[in-house]
Amino acid sequence: MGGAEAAAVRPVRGVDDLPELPGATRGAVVLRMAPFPSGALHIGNARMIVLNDYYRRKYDGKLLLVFDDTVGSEEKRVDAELFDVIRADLDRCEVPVDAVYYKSDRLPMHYAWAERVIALGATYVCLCPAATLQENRRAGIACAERAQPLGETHALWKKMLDGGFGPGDAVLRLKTDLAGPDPAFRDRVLFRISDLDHPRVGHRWRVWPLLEFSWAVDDIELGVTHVLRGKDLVMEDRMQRYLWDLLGIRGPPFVHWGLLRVREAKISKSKSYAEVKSGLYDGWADPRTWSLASLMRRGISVESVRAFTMSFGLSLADIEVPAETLYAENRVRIDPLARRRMYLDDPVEVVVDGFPPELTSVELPNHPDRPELGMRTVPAGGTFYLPRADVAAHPGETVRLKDLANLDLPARLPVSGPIRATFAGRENRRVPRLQWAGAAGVAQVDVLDLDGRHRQGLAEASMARAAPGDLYQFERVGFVRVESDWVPGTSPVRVCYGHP
RNA sequence: GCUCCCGUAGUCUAGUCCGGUCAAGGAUAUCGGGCCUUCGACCCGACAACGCGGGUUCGAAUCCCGCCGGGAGCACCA
Repeated sequence: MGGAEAAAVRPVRGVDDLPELPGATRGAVVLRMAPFPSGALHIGNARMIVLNDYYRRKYDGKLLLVFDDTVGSEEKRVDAELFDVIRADLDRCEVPVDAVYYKSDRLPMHYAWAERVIALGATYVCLCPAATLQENRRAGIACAERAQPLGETHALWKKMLDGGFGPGDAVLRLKTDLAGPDPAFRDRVLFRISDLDHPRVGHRWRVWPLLEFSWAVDDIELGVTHVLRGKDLVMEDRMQRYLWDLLGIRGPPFVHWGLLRVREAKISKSKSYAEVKSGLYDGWADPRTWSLASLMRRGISVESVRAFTMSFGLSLADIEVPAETLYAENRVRIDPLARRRMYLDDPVEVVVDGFPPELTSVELPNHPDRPELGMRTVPAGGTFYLPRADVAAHPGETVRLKDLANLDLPARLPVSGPIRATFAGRENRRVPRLQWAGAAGVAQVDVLDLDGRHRQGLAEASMARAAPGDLYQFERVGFVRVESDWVPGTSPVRVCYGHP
């Protein structure tokens, strides 16, 4: 290496070097992740996980998992089953958490803080119907209750807590500037009433805080030093700061990232939820969910997802990236590990006239570049299965069974029965190369595809000796991973398609 | 409509805070070539970008103003 010249090369920031967090000190950083338990973690959540984990490690800090399980809404329900699913997802991603909290346990704390804010005269209990409230907010009009005396606010708040109001009848609102330029920020609702059954705490609470108020409380109470969240939550930052200013508290700084979408992954949490629950999807690891679990199932490693995510840094731009970018990231990691196998999607039987009888099998390397991965025996013989499309594409031509022998294909394919071809030597010729499986030894394979469908195909015999979790490259098809729950020795061998 | 954010090649991204070393770096895609009995991997090469218009300056991707384009928010969801 030319050392002197190397120094002149502009330093390129690697994926292991993201900007420092403001005011961060090693050993004194506390971060938190706050998933809403309504679905498994998916590729869209990767940034939250990877970035929080990255900074936690960078500063040797703590990472808290705080389930944002306030009661939600009719459209957005909490599902208790997802608490464990999400924790398993984090384990799978090798992201340990230092503590786990549930918002739904922390209501007394939220109420106590509410009293503090009420006492400041900064709030009022609004009795407007939701629609009226929104119209007034848009128009910048104060409703009658805004001027209510402090004593009345206290009384009405107590009435909310004591069950004197039905859902939707009263909310606690924060007084901001009604003439403020941003309509979204005007007199936000802090607490509302809901009778929805909560899977953890049932009907124990009926007055629930909204996200921004609960976090204004919890980020302080939990000692969070930096809030890392998507930029869809910037208005919530402002709310938290507003509340903290009101109470004379200096809260943690906020750091954001833009929305990340994978082009091929049209993620709909509600659709996934419905399909998983109905059984139409094969659980939360169904490839159609694009969940992190489903990516692992496909043989896409945690490291690949991490590198993929890190490459976007803390960019605030909303981006849409083709899945190919993730695949490319994974390919370089998976390629050295994946043993090569021949696989045929739509096999057709071909009998070869003049095939050398002594050529009953051939020894092939498991990996073209890594001899240390050993060899496998592929049964040959005079009868083969070949890809139908390839045979049809080369009528009357000479083709080569890869690594084995050349064949002359017939000009016309028979309507039924086996196709007859003629042996044409073993020398390596520059002719189309086909995958093949000797009829004397094949393994049935079931491939789970990205669209959730199963394809049945044939592979060379050695596939029968696969083990769960093994990675293979089906040559010219793509990388696959043997399903974790496949029982060795049973047929078909079940694999999940990964990517090209 | 209002508020905030963003705008570097097909797609991402570095650089923008502290203007010159950026006639703009990397990744991915695409196209060539090499290697190899894969359409995979690897190696070599090519293509290709600072949204537009003003201003400040000796000098602007970087600072200022205007415009245009894109996204998000304007929920008693998170």
